[in-house]
Amino acid sequence: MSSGKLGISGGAEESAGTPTAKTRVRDRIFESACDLFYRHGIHGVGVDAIAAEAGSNKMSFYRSFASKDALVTAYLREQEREYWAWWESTVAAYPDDPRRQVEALFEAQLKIAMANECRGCALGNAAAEISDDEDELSTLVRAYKEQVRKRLQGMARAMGARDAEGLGDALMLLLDGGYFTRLVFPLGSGPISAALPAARALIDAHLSGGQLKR
Amino acid sequence: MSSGKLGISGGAEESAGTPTAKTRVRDRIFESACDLFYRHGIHGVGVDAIAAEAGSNKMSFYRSFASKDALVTAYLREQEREYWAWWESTVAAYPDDPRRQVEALFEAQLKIAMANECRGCALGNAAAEISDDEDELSTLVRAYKEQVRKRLQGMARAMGARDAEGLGDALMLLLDGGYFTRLVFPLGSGPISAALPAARALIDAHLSGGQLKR
DNA sequence: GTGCTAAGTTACCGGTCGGTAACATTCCTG
DNA sequence: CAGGAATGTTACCGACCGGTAACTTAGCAC
Repeated sequence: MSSGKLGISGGAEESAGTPTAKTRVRDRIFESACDLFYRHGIHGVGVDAIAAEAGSNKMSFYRSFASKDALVTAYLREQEREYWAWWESTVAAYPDDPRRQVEALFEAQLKIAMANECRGCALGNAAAEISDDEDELSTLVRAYKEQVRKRLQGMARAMGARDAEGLGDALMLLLDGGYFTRLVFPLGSGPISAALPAARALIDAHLSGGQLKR
Repeated sequence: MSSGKLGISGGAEESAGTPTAKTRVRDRIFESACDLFYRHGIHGVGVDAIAAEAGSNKMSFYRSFASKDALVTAYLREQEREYWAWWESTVAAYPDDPRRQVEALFEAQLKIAMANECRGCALGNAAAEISDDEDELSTLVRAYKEQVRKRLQGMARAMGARDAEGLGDALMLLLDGGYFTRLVFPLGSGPISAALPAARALIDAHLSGGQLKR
């Protein structure tokens, strides 16, 4: 597994001196896998289909991945990585302005949801199709969602909200509600476009002088 | 739960002349199927496992259902039926008070989410694991979600909200966000408990005299 | 009892699943 | 050029999938 040669060794090897004309098989397979998993669900795609989509075959697949399970784990990790990269880059536009950061997140989410291929949150969808006894996967997804929650609550706290935990949770519900509904409503027709104004209203309610309802 | 035979019974059709002491095999199988589908996902359960769980076998299964697909469709329809029954009974407690109705829905959702076996919204989870090309299923789920949306918007309109469509959509995001997150956060630990206060705050914002942010 | 029907049992079908062995090919490197 | 690693190809394995045939058993109706 894992080829062992990437990393330190020669320095500047990899694509530098040796461009390795066509992308490495492992990468092609992994890319196809991510695409197919996202579109058809994890249980709905077999390794044969993945290898074929990558223009390769099953044997080459098993030279790069120990098992389908290992691939699925790598897929989820990659999705998480990309998600946080997106999050960071979105939030980076407004340093020290947590409120604008949150708004930017919802704006960015809506923009992504406007793409045809969007099928909501990859990690969340995975959670919907794996049973609780698949420990490794569900642990991974849970850690990710807990991180989302923590960050949202942290931003709510940073903007000085009363009941920051509650506001963070509410924002998370809006966010995940957007992902969830996007699965079903085509393109821009769903309720996801209500997320940003709702988030604004909730933030207002938690910042204004008035007493919060209980 | 469900038990199948509560309710009408007086209709006399169905079991009319032949009470058939023990529950019909079909019902036992169907019940097992609903349970397993909900817990492990549709793609994660085979007909053999379903029949076995019902204390029966595959052959008896195929005497009652034309195919697994037919069973899945029946499962989704049943989930939808039960959902609306739950919705109606929840809402019926506060006729002509749409605001209380909405609040009651969120209260009831939270109560259900407190059950250990809760795995969120069956229809929504199904949407997460079926690919878009499975027409019949996704059409069914879409119709259901559109109905939820329409009702929520209708209630928002009935309570005299400015931008009733927007409020209805926001409420739907909170609702579905609750279902989605419940998949991942065990028991009462998730953000779903923020749904009701958030719904209240949003309703307030849409009813009060102030101008809505855009 | 005779029937009829619902249900259980066993065996089987073709297909696909995840996974492996053995061998052939390509291609980069020295 | 030689050698070796990366990749492609074919065939295969046991297990399970959805689905069917044929036969047996049990229970109710008359």
